[in-house]
Amino acid sequence: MGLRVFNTMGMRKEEFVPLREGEVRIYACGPTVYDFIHIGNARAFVVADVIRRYLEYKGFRVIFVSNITDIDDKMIRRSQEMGLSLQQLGEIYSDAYFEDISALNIKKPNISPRATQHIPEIIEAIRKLIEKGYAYQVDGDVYFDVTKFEGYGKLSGNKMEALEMGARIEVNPKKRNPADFALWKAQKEGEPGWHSPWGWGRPGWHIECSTMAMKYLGETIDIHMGGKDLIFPHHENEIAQAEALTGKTFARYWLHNEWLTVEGEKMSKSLGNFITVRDALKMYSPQVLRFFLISAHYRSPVDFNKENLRVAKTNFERITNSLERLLSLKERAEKKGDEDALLLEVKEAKKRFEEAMDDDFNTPLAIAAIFDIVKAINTYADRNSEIESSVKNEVYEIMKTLMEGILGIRVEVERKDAGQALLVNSLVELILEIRHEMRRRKDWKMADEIRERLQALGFIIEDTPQGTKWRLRRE
RNA sequence: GCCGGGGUGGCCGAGUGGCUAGGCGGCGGGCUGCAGACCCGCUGACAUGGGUUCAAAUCCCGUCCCCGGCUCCA
Repeated sequence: MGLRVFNTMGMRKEEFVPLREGEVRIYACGPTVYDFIHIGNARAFVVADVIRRYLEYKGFRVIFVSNITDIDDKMIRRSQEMGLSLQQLGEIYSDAYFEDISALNIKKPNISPRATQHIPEIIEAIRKLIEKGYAYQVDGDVYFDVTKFEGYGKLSGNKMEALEMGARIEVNPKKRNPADFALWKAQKEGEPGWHSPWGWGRPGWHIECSTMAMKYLGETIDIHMGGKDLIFPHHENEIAQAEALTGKTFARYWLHNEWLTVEGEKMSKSLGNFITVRDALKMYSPQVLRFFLISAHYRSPVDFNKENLRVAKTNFERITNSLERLLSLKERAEKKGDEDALLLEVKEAKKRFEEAMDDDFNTPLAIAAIFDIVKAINTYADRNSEIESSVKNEVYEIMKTLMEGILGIRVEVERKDAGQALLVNSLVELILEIRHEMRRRKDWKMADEIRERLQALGFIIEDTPQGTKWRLRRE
């Protein structure tokens, strides 16, 4: 079963073939650690995480590198505002970044290189670019000459002439061409800097990614990804730098995710609709947030609003409800009911899930396959109160693999008999026994009041033909 | 100005030529003392005007509208 991905380079779906068989090397552009990450960042990271998990599921050995940008204009400005050193600022927010992605169940990158820890490599790369004639030095700045790199603009589709006519307000007079970009910036008053052959200064925006990607993943990597805003100029420039240096294809597949909007608008601090992952997690569980983020295809926009999150929550609950029903079925040694039909439907749905993911990671379609499993479980549970043990386990394991292993959405059903919950269990069971007696005597008023009061306390009470069931409401 | 993406039922959201996803909601039915959960059925769509075709949401042309990139941004 072949995997197909949409490659921004060429703008079409292609069969995915890694450079080395059985191994995939991924570089995903990470955060600039000058503030908490927001839900737009979260989308990009979740998308990358799902892709990584799916490739691992398919049996590839994945090496996943995601950088941390800890030196740039924003970092400098923020550190001055907060009265912190660049290093302090970077530590605070990179710690926060790791906490946030962990809260969202995003797997940690294998390597998280920081720009400031690769200054010697960056300087060396720039030195070579000058030596090869792709870059030039002016007053302590170093610029990349885009006219020297054939194919500049091939990723974004921008034409050189168009770029030069762009609505740039001020063209830096030091540049030979308006589209040239900085590899090294000379130190300004009060700014941090490193010693270099061109004097004190700091790296430009794009060189860190090319340098670190090649250091850890080799001259040609398999997948390079990020938000679509990075296509130009960031990734275009990365290509120019890396390929000028090596003469080899920098990345074989370029994957870019669409925007996340808030109430239909782009997120920005000035609009006041800037939502950090931390704030979002105060309102919604990580599971619901993740479910929401992948409920649209990664190349389609997705809107963060109450209704969409409400639906994500409802949908997620529908899935966990069915798993709870499955687990509450009594086990038996033999197949006596619809076990074969259930297993067949589940396996077919699993196949549809994989086909959907194989087609450029079509998560909405994959989720539809999950709902097919949900329906199969519910239908089975409507007709049977017991299930053969191995079928039960297999169905549960499949759901767990698809939901948790691949989509990264935890569905672990809380164990009612765990630890101190034991006492709560006994008490609830006792109350329900008393209520059962009231229902037997048709004292509906009292029985309903007990149910309402328990619900107010966060218990969900359901009367079924098999008796009364209860569980804790999950948030 | 240049380049790109898109307009699908009340809402979200798949689908790139025939087999008309899925979810949420609404309506009806079942199960229920009621509620909930769940099952079954119904509802309902391809922005618009042409064209190609035996057949178009899907291809071609025109029109209208929305969004993005060309500047920091996931």
